[in-house]
Amino acid sequence: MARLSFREQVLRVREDAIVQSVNRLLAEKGFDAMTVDEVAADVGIAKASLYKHFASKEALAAAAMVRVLERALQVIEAQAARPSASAFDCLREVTRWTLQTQLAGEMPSLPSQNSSLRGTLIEDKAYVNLVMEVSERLGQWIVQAQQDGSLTSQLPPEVILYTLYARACDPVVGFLKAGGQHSDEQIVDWVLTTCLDGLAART
Amino acid sequence: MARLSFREQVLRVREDAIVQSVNRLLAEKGFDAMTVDEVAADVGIAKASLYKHFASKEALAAAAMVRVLERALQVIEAQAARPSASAFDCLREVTRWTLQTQLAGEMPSLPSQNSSLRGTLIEDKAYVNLVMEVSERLGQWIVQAQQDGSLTSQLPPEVILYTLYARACDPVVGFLKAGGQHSDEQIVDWVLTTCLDGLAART
DNA sequence: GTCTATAGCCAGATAGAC
DNA sequence: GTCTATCTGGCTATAGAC
Repeated sequence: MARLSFREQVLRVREDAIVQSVNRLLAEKGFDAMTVDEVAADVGIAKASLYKHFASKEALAAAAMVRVLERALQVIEAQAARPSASAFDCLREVTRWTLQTQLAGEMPSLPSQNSSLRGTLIEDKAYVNLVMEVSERLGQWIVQAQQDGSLTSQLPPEVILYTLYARACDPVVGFLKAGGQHSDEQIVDWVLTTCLDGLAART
Repeated sequence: MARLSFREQVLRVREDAIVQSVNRLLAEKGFDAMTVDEVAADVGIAKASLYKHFASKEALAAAAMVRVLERALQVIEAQAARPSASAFDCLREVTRWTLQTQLAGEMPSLPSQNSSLRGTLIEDKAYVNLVMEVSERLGQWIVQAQQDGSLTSQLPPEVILYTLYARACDPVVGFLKAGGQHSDEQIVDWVLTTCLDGLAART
């Protein structure tokens, strides 16, 4: 990769700061409640300057999603590098990271109904490629874990994949945290248990 | 209860129509995307007339929540009237109703972050009483099912209660329906399985 | 590229006649 | 209570100077 000029490095650092703010605000308030004014204030620049970097509010959200998907892929690759870990172990640890990220207030959440937002996302090649890459990697682990008998074969891989994705916006995490009675680690363990072991007693 | 005058009956029918529209629109688009203009158009009256019946958009949402909680309580009571049903059976069937209602596009969904909405809800005695009543009834079944060994005792009743409530906004239902490949009944069964049996294989 | 100032729009809520 | 017409505020996005 070519070396970046000083100007380009400054640009990149600034955009990183913007996306980081967007990420936090999306996690905290959601897409609709987040305003571009807030983002600008949080970054410490004028709103008009934001629009020099990103074309729209939707583009800001897309950048935040790309960021979190890149992190997810890093976590996936870190798990894949553990020789002693089974496919089931890898899925559990990636899901644990998802819950921890949500609990830390760093998991952006977007409304799935918003059509202009959907449009921006599917036009974003980086976003689409990352979703496909992450789904592909998780899908391979799912099939493998079903074959070795650690994941149930009663559900299609698709259902299992969606169920794991859904942990990124599981409201149970927020309810338990709002109660203030339990440690983050305890909350993550409980939600992981409901997800993997279910609510019915295991004999 | 005193007989209602004709005028009062007309009023009640109209308000029922309003709340029904709100319920459907909340299920379809969510609170933020739903506009009061849409509600008025859907009911077939002027927006100003809506505000004679309900003080604010938040009050409309609260009325829809009261309506769905009343229905939930009816379902709970229908289950409680089945002498042969175990506590676990009752919980499963109430959860099934929740998923079916969501799948039918009749489960209103509210953003849990919105503070003015939260304020309106907790000021609404009917809403608060219904939430408490539903939680109480489900809580009793949960404790009973844990005692008879059909529900896991590894999780606090609170965690199980929240996990069941969360089925009302489980995004997996919408993902699977959007795929268009599966019947509603199949989707409900799969999500019930993930919830009660978990993703890990049962030996 | 950064800023201040503002355009343009939309949605919640209300005024006032009937 | 219902309507039409309007107010009001907040938000996205942009113009234009520096």
